[in-house]
Amino acid sequence: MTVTLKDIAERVGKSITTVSRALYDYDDVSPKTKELVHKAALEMGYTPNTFAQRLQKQRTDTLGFIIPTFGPRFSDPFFSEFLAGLGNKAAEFGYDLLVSTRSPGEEEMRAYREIVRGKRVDGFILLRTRQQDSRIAYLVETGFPFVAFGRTTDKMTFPFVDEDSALGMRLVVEHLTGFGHRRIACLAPPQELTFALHRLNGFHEGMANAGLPVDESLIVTGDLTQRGGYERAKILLNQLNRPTAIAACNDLMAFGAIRAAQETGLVVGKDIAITGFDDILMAEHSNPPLTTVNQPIYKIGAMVCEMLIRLIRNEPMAETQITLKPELMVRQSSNYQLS
Amino acid sequence: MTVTLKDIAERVGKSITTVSRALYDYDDVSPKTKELVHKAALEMGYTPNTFAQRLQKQRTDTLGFIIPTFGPRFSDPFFSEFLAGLGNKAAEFGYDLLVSTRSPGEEEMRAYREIVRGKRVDGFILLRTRQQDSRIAYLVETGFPFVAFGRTTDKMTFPFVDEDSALGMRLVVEHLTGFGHRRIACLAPPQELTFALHRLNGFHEGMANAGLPVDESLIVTGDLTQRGGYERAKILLNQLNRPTAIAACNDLMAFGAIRAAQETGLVVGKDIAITGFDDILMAEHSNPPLTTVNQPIYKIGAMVCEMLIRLIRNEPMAETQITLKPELMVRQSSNYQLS
DNA sequence: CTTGAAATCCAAAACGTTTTGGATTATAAT
DNA sequence: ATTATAATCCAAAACGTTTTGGATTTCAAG
Repeated sequence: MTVTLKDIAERVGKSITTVSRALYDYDDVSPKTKELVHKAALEMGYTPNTFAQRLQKQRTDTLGFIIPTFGPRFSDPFFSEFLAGLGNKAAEFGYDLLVSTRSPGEEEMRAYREIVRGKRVDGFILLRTRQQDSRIAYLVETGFPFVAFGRTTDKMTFPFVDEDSALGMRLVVEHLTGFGHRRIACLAPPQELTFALHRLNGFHEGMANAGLPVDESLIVTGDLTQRGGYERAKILLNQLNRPTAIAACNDLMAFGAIRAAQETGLVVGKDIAITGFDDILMAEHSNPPLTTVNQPIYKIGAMVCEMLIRLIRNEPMAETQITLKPELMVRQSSNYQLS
Repeated sequence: MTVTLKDIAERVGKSITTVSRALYDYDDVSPKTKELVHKAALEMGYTPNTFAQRLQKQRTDTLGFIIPTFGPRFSDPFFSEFLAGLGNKAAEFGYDLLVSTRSPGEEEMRAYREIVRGKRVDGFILLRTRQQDSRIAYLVETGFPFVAFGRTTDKMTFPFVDEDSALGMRLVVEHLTGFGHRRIACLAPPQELTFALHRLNGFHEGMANAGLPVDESLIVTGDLTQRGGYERAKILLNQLNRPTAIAACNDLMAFGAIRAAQETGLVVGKDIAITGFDDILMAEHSNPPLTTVNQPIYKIGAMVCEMLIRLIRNEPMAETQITLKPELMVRQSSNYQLS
């Protein structure tokens, strides 16, 4: 049976109040009593009932994280790296993580509303922000604490961390055009995602900077999965006038594209250049190793988490809107001069 | 401000009791009242306070999942696939998931004890079981509900799902020896893990079945990471009498080994055979695609979760100790005749 | 009418904490 | 010996829910 404050109180012959205050080292209980209580608590193996505490304290010490997925599986290593950063930082501060997955739409919104209204968490972490993001609209409106990884395109103001995706794609295109590529395809993310816009803009800017035209037929939208990348790349590669390079907007699609190219009999990093975006752990170990834009996903998870906790605790924050400068990781999948 | 039962009660002019019972469709409240209450609840946006419910009901509707990691990051896709299966099944049954990471040892045990004693969860999911597993010993002793993915080697009895790892490795070795390999190296998992034993046993059995001797110097222990596999493989490949095949005991180490081989100038799937174990999503898309032993990780996560929920709810279970038959996935990393 | 049963309602207790607002006791100052 | 002060303690309320064990009302049957 579980040990409660009452049990301890009976054992040491003091009131529940005193026991509670002794455990938290209030200075209106005598040193003797404190010691007595602490010893009893230890011996009896007391651990406070979290739910009673939360009910009374009116906070949950829990952070909410709803992963937006299509289909049931979130197999994207991007999510798990982010989750790891989040989880470890949360644990460090003594917060729990309430994790679930929901595909974008009404069902997702209902989850948010229920969690907010039932006071299930102290704040939310948001991911994969949309250009018009109803989650954000709702949370801003209700004044509920949250921090996002990513921005929106409307004029909503809220705390976020984001990477300068446009710059990232410009770097990619610069790198490719520098090696002589002119026909560069782009595997774009679903349009509603904010970073789709930024990365596509970056792509266009890069091409413009190099004085190159953009062939719109080489811009195709994928679903950010490996399979999606594979399928889109197949189509691109079966064209008569195929591109000499494919810039995928995330690593997973790039992996799919690599496989598609290899199946077509092309040597990636020699016959065709393929690049990614994210620099997930796998990118360095793929074959060939993938040229990509680094996002410190794990670290961003931790950052976002710490920002949220500060926000919840009303602690001062240096910056509430952080944009990181990306770094291009040149690896073998693209590191050759186009002949 | 949050809406409580009291608010609804005042609005409709009934008692809190009645409102509560109306919402849960008890038959001692009149249809008229029920409708009134439901309408009010909807209009006012009522969502029950979970913590109050849990305190009162004395259950948490939460499942605990502590991921055993060395170092802070759990980057193994194995974990995230499992977590996905777990999470989705849990959500389906209306359970929350309390996820955290802890490296094996005293700190991990403390986490278990605190969670058990504080009644934070209704049950646990365990992963990466050890031959002598103190987590399991503790939970069995306290009679706390849990289900494990994996077994122990002592005589403890508890519900689990596991795959016949020995069979899996036998299949691998059979496959390799069938193609003429005689010098086969093995990248083994850390010894304390139960599946290390099973997989190594399987390896030895497979070799014995083929009438081949085992060169103990070809059996090296890795830490299940890509980097670990890479480093161990490097050592193996730098030997003068290098192995013609490497059977890694998980996919991540196999990926590391593939890279090591490629850096050494070997073509994997032609100059050397490399196999893995787990069949994570990436295995199919690596270059070359990886021959490996399939474990339906996502499905196992879901199975384990459902078993735990049944256990918690005292519902009957067909089987409480399930061992799955593995399937060998032959792909290009090993699919050639040794000349 | 009266009675008994059925239908509808509700006050109070309980879950385990923390906090409020004193009450009591010991100690020091007069 | 009295008073003021400090040190220690604690009863009760509160957090929001569910459940227990009646209480009240309604209505048909006698």
